[in-house]
Amino acid sequence: MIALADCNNFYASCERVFNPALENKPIVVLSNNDGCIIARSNEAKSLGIKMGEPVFKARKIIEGNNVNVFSTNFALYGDMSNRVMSMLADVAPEIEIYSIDEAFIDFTGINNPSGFAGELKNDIRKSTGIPVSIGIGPTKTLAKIANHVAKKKTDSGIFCLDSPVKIDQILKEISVSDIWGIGSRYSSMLCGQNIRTAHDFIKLDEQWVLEKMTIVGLKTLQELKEHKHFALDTNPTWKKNICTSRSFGVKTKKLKDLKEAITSHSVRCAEKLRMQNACARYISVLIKTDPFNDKDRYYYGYRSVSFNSPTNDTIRIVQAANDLLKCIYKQGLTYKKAGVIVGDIVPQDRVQIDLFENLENDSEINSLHKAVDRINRSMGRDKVQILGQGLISKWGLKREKLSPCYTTRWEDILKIRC
DNA sequence: TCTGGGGTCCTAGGACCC
DNA sequence: TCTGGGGTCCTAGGACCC
Repeated sequence: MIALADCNNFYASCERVFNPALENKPIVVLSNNDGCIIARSNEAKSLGIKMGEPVFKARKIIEGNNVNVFSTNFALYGDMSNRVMSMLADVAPEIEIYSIDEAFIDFTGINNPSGFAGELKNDIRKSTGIPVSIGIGPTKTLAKIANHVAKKKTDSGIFCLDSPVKIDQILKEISVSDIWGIGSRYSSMLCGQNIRTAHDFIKLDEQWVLEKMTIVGLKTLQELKEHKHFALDTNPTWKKNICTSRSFGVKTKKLKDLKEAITSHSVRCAEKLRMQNACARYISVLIKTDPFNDKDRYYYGYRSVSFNSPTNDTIRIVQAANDLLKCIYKQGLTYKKAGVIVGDIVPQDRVQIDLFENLENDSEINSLHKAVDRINRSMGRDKVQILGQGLISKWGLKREKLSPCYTTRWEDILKIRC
């Protein structure tokens, strides 16, 4: 069985831990520039304040009910998250930290999952002050649904989908839009076909689902039928893209303001790359006008470029970003948002190997693959990469794109210590 | 000049998640 | 007047290679 532990109203709960006078009082937490509501306590939810709602629309409710309003404090939330996650990691053999406030936990071999989860929940509440709900099911997707039920329909905050009868019954009560992996587009498409509950969804023809919703939709359907597709990812690899973007507090027409924003976002991206000891192979820059302002024609400028060689160098990244900005900036428009994305990230010290130079027969190639797998598993990341034929055939042209640790001698990788 | 299958890389766009 | 930020995965088409 797999459990999903999810902190209740996480940001709001964090604020409450450090200010007990807020107990039973409505709380909301706001996004950057205090624009949107991104977290609500139960009391705020029952006042009718919606998730993601802009503050000005909820102004009346907030003022009329003395709702406590906070700007985000990510240093605090990150710290509280670490405390909760380390308690989970202490009691379980394997956990996957899925987001700042959620973790999947391997419950294999636990005799009384509900009882165990109940104790865990109480311990976390006692030690950290954070309330959590725990849902348990045979797959990740069902654990997500169990968690949803635990939050909405139980007082204990624990729910376990431990029999086919129970699963069948619950799926009839869950609407398609509450299934993990089915968002607004797919759920309105499904409702158009009169598919309204999770139970309706699993009755669908699998080929039809594959065609309409890609392989991801099909996997979701099968997970609801207890076929495991999504394994616990206990050893998450590095980020594949890193993005830094912000809306402007005050909108701007000036290239100078955009330059400043893009420069500081690029500096931040380079820092994040160095923090994970990695380099990026391409960079993108985006700027946007205000989509809600119909006086301006909506404009979304986006342009990418590949680096000659992977880099995490601040100066190169800032320069590339500013060059891209020049290509997409249009005079006369009023901009609301700017961002920088660095992507196709490779480890700084990755060893890349071309095996076609030296290895001829299949058994040698097989044993090389096995050795590489072993090294990567023990490092917990892709330390060694065997390159595809496409890159190699042009290696003379693309030499700069390869890692500094590129080799054609497969014996080299055997020197790497695990 | 026309022909073919199988493969990788690159990019953009669309869906989803918290 | 005022509408977040940071990610993942999949698909599809074109360029290019053998």
